[in-house]
Amino acid sequence: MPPKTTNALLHGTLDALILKTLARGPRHGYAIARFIEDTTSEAVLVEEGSLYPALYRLERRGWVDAEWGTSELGRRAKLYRLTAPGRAQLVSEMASWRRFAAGVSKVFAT
Amino acid sequence: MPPKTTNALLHGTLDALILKTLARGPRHGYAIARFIEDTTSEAVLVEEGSLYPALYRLERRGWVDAEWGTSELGRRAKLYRLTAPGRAQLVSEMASWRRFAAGVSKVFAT
DNA sequence: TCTCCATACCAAGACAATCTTGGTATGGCC
DNA sequence: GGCCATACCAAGATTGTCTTGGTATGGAGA
Repeated sequence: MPPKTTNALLHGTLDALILKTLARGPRHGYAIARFIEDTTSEAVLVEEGSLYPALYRLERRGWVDAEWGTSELGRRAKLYRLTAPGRAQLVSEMASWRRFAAGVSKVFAT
Repeated sequence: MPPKTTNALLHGTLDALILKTLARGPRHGYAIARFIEDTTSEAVLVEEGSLYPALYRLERRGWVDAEWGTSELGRRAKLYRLTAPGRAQLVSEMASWRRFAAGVSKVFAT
């Protein structure tokens, strides 16, 4: 496992990463973090202290909703589901990110 | 000009953008901001309240050094220059960013 | 049985970096 | 004379992540 380095880059992209993960179907918080870290080969680390506040934020804004259920392993878990406004927000945030990332690439390419 | 929207995405990338801009040669703060906004077609906006604190930070860490001079237009301006440690830092930060951005792209592609 | 680890969640405060607001000053253009 | 772009700066607000520490359960292995 690579060393855990503080990741300032995550700022502003975590919400979109979570929403995109939920676009594949409902998931509980812990599984969302695992999915993001797995699919990025640990290039994006999701600390629990960032994850849960982000989930509350998304719920408060109506982009996801949550209900208690059980995980695949039979444990108590809070399942998050993407809402329609959440899907719209995801589209918007992905567009912003791509635009921003393209800009950064342009500067880096000079 | 597109509307100025708060850009949380900038977090953690501004330093690298500045260092990369200075890798082309010494420049004063205002010109650095202009260069980044121009080359990104305003996709990356550099507010002065972010720019100058970032420059002080970079100087404090020894990644750039500064001296007073005059701008192309003959005005008083503080010229920033990339140092050797700054160049190493730039290489490192660009690598981190690319790794992170590749991860985000993977999640967005699912 | 006892211990350990992975799973699953949460709270509170620390921290870092950007943004907002407002200010100084100069030179060129109309 | 007035306005705008140029060029810099300070201070506090804001936002979001991280650190630390805590609760609880179930399965695996000694």
